[in-house]
Amino acid sequence: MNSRKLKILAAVVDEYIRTGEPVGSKAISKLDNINVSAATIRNDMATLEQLGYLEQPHTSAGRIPTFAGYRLYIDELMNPSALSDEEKCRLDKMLGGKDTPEELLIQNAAAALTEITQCAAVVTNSVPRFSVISKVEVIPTGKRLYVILLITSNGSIKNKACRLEFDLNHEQLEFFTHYIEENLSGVSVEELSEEMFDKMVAAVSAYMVSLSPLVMGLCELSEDLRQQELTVSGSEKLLSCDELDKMEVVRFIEHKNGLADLLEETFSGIQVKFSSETDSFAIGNSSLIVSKYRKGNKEAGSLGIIGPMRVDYKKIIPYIEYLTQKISYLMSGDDEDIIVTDTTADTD
Amino acid sequence: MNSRKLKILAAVVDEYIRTGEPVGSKAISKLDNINVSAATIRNDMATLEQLGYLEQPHTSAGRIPTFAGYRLYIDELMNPSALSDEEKCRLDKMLGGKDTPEELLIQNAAAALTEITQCAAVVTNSVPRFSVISKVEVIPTGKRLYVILLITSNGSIKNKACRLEFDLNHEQLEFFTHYIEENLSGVSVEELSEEMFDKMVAAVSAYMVSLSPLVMGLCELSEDLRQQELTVSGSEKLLSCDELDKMEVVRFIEHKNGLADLLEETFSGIQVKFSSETDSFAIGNSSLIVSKYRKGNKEAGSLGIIGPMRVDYKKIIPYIEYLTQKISYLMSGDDEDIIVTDTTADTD
DNA sequence: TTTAGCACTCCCACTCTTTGAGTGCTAAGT
DNA sequence: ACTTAGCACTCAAAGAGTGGGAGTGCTAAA
Repeated sequence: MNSRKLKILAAVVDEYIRTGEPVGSKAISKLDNINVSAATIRNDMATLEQLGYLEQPHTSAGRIPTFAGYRLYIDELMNPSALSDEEKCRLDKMLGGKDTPEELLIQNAAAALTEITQCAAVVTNSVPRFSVISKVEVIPTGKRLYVILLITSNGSIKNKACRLEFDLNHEQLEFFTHYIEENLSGVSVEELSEEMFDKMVAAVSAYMVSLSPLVMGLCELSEDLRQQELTVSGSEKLLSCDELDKMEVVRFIEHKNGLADLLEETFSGIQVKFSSETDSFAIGNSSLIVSKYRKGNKEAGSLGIIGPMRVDYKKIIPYIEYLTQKISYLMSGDDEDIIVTDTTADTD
Repeated sequence: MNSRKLKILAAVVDEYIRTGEPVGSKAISKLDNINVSAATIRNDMATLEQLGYLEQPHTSAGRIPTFAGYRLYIDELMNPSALSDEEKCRLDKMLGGKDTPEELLIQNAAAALTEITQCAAVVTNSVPRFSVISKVEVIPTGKRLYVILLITSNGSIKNKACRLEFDLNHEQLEFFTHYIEENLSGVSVEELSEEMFDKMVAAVSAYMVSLSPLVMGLCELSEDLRQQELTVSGSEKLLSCDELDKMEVVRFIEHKNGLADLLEETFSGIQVKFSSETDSFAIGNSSLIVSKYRKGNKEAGSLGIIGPMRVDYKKIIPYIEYLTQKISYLMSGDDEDIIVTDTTADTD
């Protein structure tokens, strides 16, 4: 596996990404940085095919990269094109400045990515592992009707309405609020568990049975807190890619199956995953490129794109890297408590 | 325009809906309830074409209905097939009983519709015109950070975090809460307007300038309240319809442009709208069938499907009618205040 | 007014052919 | 030992011709 073969592999992938057509030996031989004849390239390509990096759609066609070929290309061969100052400037403009609300910042980044890459943008906020419950309130709002309010240190606010069997008097409400504050204040979101709430139900019931719906409500709210949010925007772009199955794309748009987990388990730094390498998300021949952004020194979420296997990695990866860095920078402001997530109210 | 011609039109539409192919004179003549020869039918069909109810894809093909043809069929000609007891029973099972939470009821109905019709189900809740603000709370939750809670008589709960320039002391908070309660309590959602909040900002600023973000926050929340919610589920089904443009379908799935307004402006009773008759929703050759459901004596929302023009109206319409009636029945329970909508918390 | 008969139209599916890009192999050149 | 030119071969895609069939409109008779 000499360096010329690698160079040829890189060239094939580049050309295939550029044109979308199987690339032949002749096309490669015409490239500036390749100085051997088509026949030589044919021999090398045959070797690369044997090694599993290239394949032929049919006998008399050019070669296209296999998954392994893409993988090698991305990990070793391509050299990403650095962003020009104009490009950076353009991104900065699309993104917004220090005074842009965080949520909008993320939205803008997603919009920028869809526009530039013509792929679907993916955005998540990480599960806020390290945030803790900072406030719990129970507010009477009607006969036998109470609203629970749960606020965390990272600024999530969740609410939920609960109907009780009886109305609570002042003392009872006081008791409950105190009890809950004492047991939940400062508890990290990650620690919250159903068992914990079961215990609380037991304890509270000893005082007054009909309080338990409130605890159940809290339990449900805490589940919401642990839920990750995932937004895919611009997914209509994926429909224009004829290498993707339209059916699969739409099913994905509706359900986003498994993607959240997949994003959660990525490491820091830029990541490229192929649909073939994971069964978490189900668009065949698609590729996920993401990077995490941080808020202060904590992971706050991921940003990236989903596109066909044949996306311009060389160009897109620097964009995503730049955006996540910039976002991390803009978010590492002075405030320690900022609101991002949203809440649901629900009856039962 | 004699009754035989109408009968033939109805037969053509029925056949076309059944087969999806242009239907010829011979096919019609073979039907049980038609007792004239193919030649006669040909003559009638020619007339129906001149009148604009039928058209030919090309010279030597059968006929397919035009928009006007469908319209006439739906409004006058078809006779919907009544639901059998088994079908009703099946729907009841899918829907749930009195004890099913309202939100789930609606979800189940949508799921049932997608399954039965193989089309996308559409669900909205109507703008709650007649509900009034029942409670406003301002809760301090951190340094200079306040959560506003807005609750309406129909049970919506919205919250939002606001950051102020200065912390409020007890007296100031008291003042603000009182002022707001006095001005908003009992005001109907429909009456809330930006001008109203502008006036309040002015009034409040006279007392203390830095309170205005709270009023702005309330203003934004009130906008949320007036927002209608719209859910389209099972839209992947639309991708299997080859009479619909896949591109348009996906763009619709992402944006649902205009559909909310369209649904809001429909009357009670079952409604069928063609995409050609409105520019509110942009899937060509599609058809929207909806009916409103009620809660008590107020319109509470709409339920229906979006499918290709060529859907089995005769079969589907009774389903939708039955479902909305049943939902209305199940929802007209004893409670006068029930929670349905959801809320967002946001920083700025 | 209805019907049978007939010539006509035009899509569709099928086959056959051509074209051209690309390959692998071989033999000669460096 | 590696590289290159030449050549025969393969195969998909695009085009050209063909026949069949479904359906029509028209006419003339019942």
